[in-house]
Amino acid sequence: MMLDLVQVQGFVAVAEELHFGRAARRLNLTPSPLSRQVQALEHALGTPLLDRSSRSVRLTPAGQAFLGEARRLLDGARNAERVARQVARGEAGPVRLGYTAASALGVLPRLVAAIRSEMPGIDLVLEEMVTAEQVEALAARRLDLGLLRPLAPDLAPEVEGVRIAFACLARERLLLALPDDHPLCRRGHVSLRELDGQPFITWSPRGGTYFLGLLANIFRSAGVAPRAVQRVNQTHTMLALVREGIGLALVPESARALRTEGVVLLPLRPETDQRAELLLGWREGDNHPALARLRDLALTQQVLSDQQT
Amino acid sequence: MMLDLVQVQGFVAVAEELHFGRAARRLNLTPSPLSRQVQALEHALGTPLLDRSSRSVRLTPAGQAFLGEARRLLDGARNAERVARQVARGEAGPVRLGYTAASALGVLPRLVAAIRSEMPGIDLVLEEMVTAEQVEALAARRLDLGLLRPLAPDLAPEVEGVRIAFACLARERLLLALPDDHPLCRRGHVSLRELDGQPFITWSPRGGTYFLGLLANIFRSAGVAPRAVQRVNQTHTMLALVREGIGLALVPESARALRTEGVVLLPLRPETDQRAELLLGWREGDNHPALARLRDLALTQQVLSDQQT
DNA sequence: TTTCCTTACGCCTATCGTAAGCATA
DNA sequence: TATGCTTACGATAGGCGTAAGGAAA
Repeated sequence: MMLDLVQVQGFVAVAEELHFGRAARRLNLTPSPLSRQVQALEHALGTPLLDRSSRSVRLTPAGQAFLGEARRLLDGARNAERVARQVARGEAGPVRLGYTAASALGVLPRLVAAIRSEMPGIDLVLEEMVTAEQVEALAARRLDLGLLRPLAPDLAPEVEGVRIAFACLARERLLLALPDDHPLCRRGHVSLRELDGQPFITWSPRGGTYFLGLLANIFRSAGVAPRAVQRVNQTHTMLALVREGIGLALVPESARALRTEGVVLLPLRPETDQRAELLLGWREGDNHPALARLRDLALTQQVLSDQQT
Repeated sequence: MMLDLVQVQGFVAVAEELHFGRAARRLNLTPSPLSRQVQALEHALGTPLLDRSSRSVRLTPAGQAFLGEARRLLDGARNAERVARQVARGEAGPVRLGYTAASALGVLPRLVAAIRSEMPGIDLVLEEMVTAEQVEALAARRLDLGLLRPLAPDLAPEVEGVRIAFACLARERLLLALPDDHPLCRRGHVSLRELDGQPFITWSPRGGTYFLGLLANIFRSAGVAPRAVQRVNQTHTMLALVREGIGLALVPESARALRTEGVVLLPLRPETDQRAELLLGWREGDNHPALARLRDLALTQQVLSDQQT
């Protein structure tokens, strides 16, 4: 019913040596069981593979054709074994990584580059999702890792009994984005007080829940209340609207990577301790073989990231 | 040491059903040995493939990766089996066919076309050789079939204990080739008598032994003795020299296929019973699976060939 | 007579099914 | 408590090595 690879291996050895004795020695066997192996294989295939007289062994046409298939088969078996071992050791295999649109500006490209160079066997599958989607996808095992923002503190990091663990990868200041011809632009920094009543572009609830909270904290602690004039989903849209003079915005420092012409990013005065955190998330207790190494790699990346910002 | 395909098959069944009971039923087994098969496989690979609690079965990353390899492996095994059977039945496989340069004009193309349409699984390997080389190559198993000329009668069709068998595929008249401005060209035929003393292009010993004998027979029985002015190897060279007026030549009727401008091919008068025979040759007792069918096909071709000449 | 593929025989290991064990929802 | 994966156990089948058989040079 199913080919026996031991028999196939025996046949290949005999076909290569054209001599049962030598082939048997190569396989640490006596000629007797080897002969029976080949016979059993021939019986299973319903056709002779070897033409043997007591003085010579030759391949039949069927044997010649089968030899090629057999070698491929044995190579395939060895390869399958290797693949399983490598994936188990975390040296290879697919890893599904979720990321938020904003993380694509700073951390993601560096992380991907580091993985490609340090763990070349890993086959990264990237999927852009907002934080909530990532948490759900992690729990449902549709993702192995996520680059995401902190959940609201009242949301338990647990979905259907699966706990999600987090580690902080980067803490970014928020910068004020304003058109380069804006009056506040003269000095190199802007006081929070001056933002009161200013038109502001903020985040839409979809995707920007975390930033909405962050902005609210900053404004509340400074006692100012800008006017929200527009809600958007993505940082680059936000900067584009700023450039058009629609309003001001607070964006994470990694937005510098967008290098938007006509928009200036200034630090706030006084400094606030509010930081936009970017987290790495994974299933707690996940036995994904590459996970530990990937996490170490990501944390190394975090240091680099801090040095560069 | 070597993967066991039965275990692999067991794993694939469980991986597809995610349930030992159903998978076992599919394999006509009880869950017990199936569980042991998967365990043995995991032990051989040195890593778990399945994550089983008593209520659910899931693939580990290594199992996920191995599943793909395993499916390929099982497909490969089934394919290897199929290939061996097909070659054994003569439905597929490589066949090495030798042919003489002259046979490429008439029989070979028709034979190749017939094989391609009637036995599409056959992978024809063509090799141009003169008759003696073909006989040697057949004996040495470097060829399976040969399109060749008769050996000299004193040469036994046996090389190193291997007898070569022959069957006649085509018997061709020899035609006189002469330039279209030659005086003998006026009538539609030429008497053998008129060839006495004429300049003649004949065959070089390499390659043309058979034709040399045939020409000698024809001229001797007619009591004429043309002058050999040039010896060549190939029919088309012969016709080219005829066109240049170097001399006359006797060529097999299939040379009409060359349609050489400026050269006329005329029958001899009186008709001689000398024919250029084209033979099919093979090892006597050869068990090549496709041989019998190929021989039948070639003999069918012979009939066609006679009708067309 | 030698070589070497094959068959016969006894031993041992492996795999099956039945039945009991045990964890989880 | 029911489901379902796993382990225990006895029977059988299959594979190994040793030794004898048999065909070809």
